[in-house]
Amino acid sequence: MATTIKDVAREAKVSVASVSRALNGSGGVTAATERRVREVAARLRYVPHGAARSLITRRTHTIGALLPDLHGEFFSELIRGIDLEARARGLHLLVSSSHNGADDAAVALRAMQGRVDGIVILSSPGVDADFLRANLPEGLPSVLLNSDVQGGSAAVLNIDNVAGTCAMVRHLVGLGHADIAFVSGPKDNFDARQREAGFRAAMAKLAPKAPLRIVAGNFSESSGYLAGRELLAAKPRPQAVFAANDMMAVGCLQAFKEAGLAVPGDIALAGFDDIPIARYVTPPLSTVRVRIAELGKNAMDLLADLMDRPGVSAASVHTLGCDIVVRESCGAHRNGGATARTSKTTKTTKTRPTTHSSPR
Amino acid sequence: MATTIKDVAREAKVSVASVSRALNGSGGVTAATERRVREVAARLRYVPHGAARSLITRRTHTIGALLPDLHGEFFSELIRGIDLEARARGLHLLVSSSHNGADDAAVALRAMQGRVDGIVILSSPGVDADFLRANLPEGLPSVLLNSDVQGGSAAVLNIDNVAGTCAMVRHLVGLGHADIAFVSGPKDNFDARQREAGFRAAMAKLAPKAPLRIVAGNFSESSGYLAGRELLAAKPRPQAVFAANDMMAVGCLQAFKEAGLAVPGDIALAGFDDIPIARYVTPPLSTVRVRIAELGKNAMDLLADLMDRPGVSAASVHTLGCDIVVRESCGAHRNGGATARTSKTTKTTKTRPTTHSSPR
DNA sequence: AGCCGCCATGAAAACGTTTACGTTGCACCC
DNA sequence: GGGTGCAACGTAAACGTTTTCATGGCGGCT
Repeated sequence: MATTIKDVAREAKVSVASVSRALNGSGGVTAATERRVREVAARLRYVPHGAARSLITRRTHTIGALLPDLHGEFFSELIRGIDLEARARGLHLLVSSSHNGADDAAVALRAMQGRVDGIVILSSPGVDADFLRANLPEGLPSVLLNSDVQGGSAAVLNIDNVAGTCAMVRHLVGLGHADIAFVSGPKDNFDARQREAGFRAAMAKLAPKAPLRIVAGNFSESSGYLAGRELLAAKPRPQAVFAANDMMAVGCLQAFKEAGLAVPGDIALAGFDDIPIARYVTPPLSTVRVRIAELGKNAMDLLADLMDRPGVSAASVHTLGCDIVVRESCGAHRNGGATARTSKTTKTTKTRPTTHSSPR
Repeated sequence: MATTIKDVAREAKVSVASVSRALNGSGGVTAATERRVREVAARLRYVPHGAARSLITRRTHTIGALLPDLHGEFFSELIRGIDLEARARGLHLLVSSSHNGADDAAVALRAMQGRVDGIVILSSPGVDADFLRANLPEGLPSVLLNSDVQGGSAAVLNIDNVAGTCAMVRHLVGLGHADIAFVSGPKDNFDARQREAGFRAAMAKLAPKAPLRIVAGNFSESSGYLAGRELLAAKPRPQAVFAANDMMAVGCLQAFKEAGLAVPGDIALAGFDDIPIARYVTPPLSTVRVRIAELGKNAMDLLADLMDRPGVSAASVHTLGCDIVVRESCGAHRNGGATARTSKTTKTTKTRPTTHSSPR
């Protein structure tokens, strides 16, 4: 039986109202009694019952995070970014990861009803505009991550996949690799679609004469390996391969090594994400870095804004820019002698963070 | 203004009590009214207010996870394991990561008071027996992860660092590398201490004549690099280096490569954790795998047990066994031709999961 | 036919807070 | 000296549920 506000009131010889006022610093209580109440509360180890408080306050001081069942760096970094910022604002974080499929997400969403003041949703296959219209409670402030739903009442925050892809293509073309093959990701993934679109656009602009080569992958290492083999068999071998994520690039690398090709000597290679593995493969992988923790922080900031002014349907679209980090796999370090041993010397180029906000 | 149980009651022409009974399936309501209530509830999109419910029920259906500010694989896998199992039991997960230092953890712990039915605490420097005695609420079911506090009212779940270390030492000795140097982790880390202790014990038993070489590290890659350099300068070079975690092993590898040494030809190498990077460095790193998601699942199971029977101070200590996974860096694959290209062929050996439970 | 007991239902209490409102005491001013 | 205003404090309502208890109806048994 935990100690309640009544116990404190009795012990401090005041009413419960005064205890509440003293502890919440809402004023209307003399300094002496406030001190007495605080002391008694500390002695009794009183901590207010969260449920009771949020029942009357209509505030839970908790935000929810709805994530698909993904493991690895992205997940942890995102949570970390959100949690760090949430904690700075005195908010708690209720996570619901590890659901796959729309039905699963729907029950998770319903269950969060009334337990959170706002919600961050990382979109996944099945979680689209229709899903949200059907399942997202009306007044609940929400931020959509990596989503292409436009209208709605939620703010949307996306990685600038297009700019990132474009920057990498520009870099590769600048190195003389105009004939770039792209390994795409799963069609039902938002980032994958954007990256492919970005690649098409970049090639059209920067290397219009090069053939457009796109081979299908699904973000897995093995699909990258297969794609690598397929590309090796292509008649004129591409000068460079740009994979839509790092794991597929690693798969490609394996295929190239098996075929006895030197990277980047015979063929250049680049990925997307900058997962930790990228810097440890040989040669270290050039890639596009997305600052995931920052993505989480920004999402939390956006959500806090929405929570501050209720009722205002501040639907907006924001974008987080990404850097390209140049290691050895793309051939930029080829000149100047030894290829190895300089894995620490990377050059990063930032795409301008197009935080283009379009409230409607 | 969300719809409440009263709205449903009015619309279905029954009392709120009947609505509650119908929706909770507590019986005592005719099939016809139950159907009518359910239908109205669905139409009105009624979802019970969590705070109100847990105010009366004394159940939040939420468990808390208190974690230090660690990023990367361990964090995400642990959360994933916990969440997966929690979700299977209809529980929510309130995480509070990103605190460093005991004070920070204390406020996080207080804040969880009354918001959770149980709590999983991953111990970190500062979070020790005294801390828990002072800050852990009396009746709250709790599971301590990687902790050496013994008494208390909490269940303790540990990785079997000793068995894992021992298994790796046995493997190395079996390959003929009796002269093993150990790179230790930070002194204030529980796993690090256990692994070092395990190494000492294993060497005393399996290679009593070999010199005991231990060089200090702090789990970081750079500290591993430094340790590697130090070991290279040692008069008789050790036959093998066993790092207390994979990141340090990677640092060692870098040092060895720089010095022109072949791994495992000139010196064998092993790590601990089996982080994803381990399989992608060259040569792939032999290591001790800890199944982190399973650790999280087991913690959740333990916690659920504690929550089921309240009052029973079922303090106990459990251990999760770990596998050793043999790749190329330790030299087991040296025979049989090419060193490369077989990075997929690994052999894993399981230490018996010593789930030794000692209720007191 | 009358009574007993069960079952569906409703009324109301309870959970632990916050807060609107009322009450008191006191200083101040006319 | 009495009215006025303000500050401190207490009382009670309210939040949305669950659950206990009472009540009525009805079927079955004697």
